[in-house]
Amino acid sequence: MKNTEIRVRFAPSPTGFMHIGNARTALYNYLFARNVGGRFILRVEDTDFERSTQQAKEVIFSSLKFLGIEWDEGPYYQSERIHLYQEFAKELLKRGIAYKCYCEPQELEQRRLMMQAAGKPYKYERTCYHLTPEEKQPKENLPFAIRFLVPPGEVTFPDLIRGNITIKGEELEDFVLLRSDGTPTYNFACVIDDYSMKITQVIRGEDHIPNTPKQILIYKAYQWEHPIYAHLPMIMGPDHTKLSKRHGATSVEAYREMGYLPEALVNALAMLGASFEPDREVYRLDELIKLFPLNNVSKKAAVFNAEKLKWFNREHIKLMTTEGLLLRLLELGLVSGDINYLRRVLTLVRDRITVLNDVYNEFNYFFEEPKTYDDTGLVNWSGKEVLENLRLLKDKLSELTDFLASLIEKAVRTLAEEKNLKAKNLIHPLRLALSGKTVSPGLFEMMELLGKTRVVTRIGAFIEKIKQINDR
RNA sequence: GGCGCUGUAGAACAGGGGUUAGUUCAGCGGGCUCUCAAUCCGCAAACCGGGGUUCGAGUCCCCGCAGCGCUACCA
Repeated sequence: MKNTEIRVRFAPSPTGFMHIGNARTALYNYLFARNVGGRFILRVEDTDFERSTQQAKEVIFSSLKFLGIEWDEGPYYQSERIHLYQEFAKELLKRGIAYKCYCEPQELEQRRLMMQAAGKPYKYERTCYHLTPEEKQPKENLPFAIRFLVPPGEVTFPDLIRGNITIKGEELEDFVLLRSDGTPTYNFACVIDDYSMKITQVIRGEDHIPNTPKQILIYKAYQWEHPIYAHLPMIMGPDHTKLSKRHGATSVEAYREMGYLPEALVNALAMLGASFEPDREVYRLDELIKLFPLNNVSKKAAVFNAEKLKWFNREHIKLMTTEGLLLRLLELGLVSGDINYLRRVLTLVRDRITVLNDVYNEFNYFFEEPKTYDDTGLVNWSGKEVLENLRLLKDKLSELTDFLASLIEKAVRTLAEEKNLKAKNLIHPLRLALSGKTVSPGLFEMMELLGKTRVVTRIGAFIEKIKQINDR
């Protein structure tokens, strides 16, 4: 049944970065297509030559690939289809459903501004539609835009997410189809493309609701059937305004660079504005596809929560095997060195990272000598008795032949008993000496992993540091 | 201003006429423990307002209010 094939598209305009709102739209289209066994088409809406850049196109592709959203067709470029729109526009012109407009955009803008200042709604007055042949004559050689003659009456369409939406025809002005430079406007190109690409469901942002009646009118003018619409709620910043750069990281690219897993980003975006099942939020992509509920998408604009994204990332890290995690880190160039050593570092560290970059950023002491020591740590653990204890510890540890966590622990605790100290009073300064920090994975496991040589060296270095402090 | 969309804890989602209004993140407190994570236990926290309909309304209807979106020869 070829003619009932479900086809959806993601149609971004390449004017900047891949905003996570756009990513969510792409994801929902993709999930829907895969869920119903349809096709997912990528179309680049680059008719605004001033703002479209090649770099922005690349970012869209790489962001989609990063997220694991694969398109079945395209990318199609509207910039390569200009002639098509022109032909279709001519047809409407011929049939009197559209007309040539010679008005200066700047002039119209002025009139609009004036009406606005007067607090009155502005609609294009159809000046050029009412032009008599005599008036038209002298303008014949002027550049013109093609305007759509909006018919009276109201437009109602069913929205899969919101139910019926109705807008009165009187609210619509005669909008431009083709600019005077021959390029199509968004609404026109969108219809021609969705029609010629046989799009069956248009899943897009809520900000397109006001465009929908205009587009439906164009479909009607050609006597085409329009696709089914589903308008997704917006994604907002914490202050409930449209998510933008002001709110910090808003692009897929930015989250990738911070070390977020695509699995987590996809999961978080999917949960933002929909419920797949009650009481469950962590899903793999294949599960998202299987359960995707277009009918259960929320109508309400959702605030993007960066904290929850962190949680999703931790959850997806937990889902990975240590081996898988290691592979990922290696691919990204976030760690390097002996595989066995890295593997052991990861087992200690994997429950303590939020983002992939943390492995190196937060646990660099597994890879290099600590250069500085935590300030409050130094305040607490730089006294004379600490110095003395560390010296003893250093000697004692140097004598260990098998440098194993259990034996190290025994040695440390025995010394504590001998000196009538709580083990803490040895453990904390040791941690500071070895990591430069007051927090770390379990001390003894960490020591075993670092190995005797490094442990002894670092204790030595720390002893020198304390001496300096005490001599001052 | 006009038109449209939307309103359940700080945030995201359940609940769709009868529930002690549920889950997750964040917050707070506690257990475990060498610290931090992880984990476990607990606390606090919501139906935008007002009218209806009904024995009974987050839930259905109406009216407000608020937030957001659109209002281009941008997409």
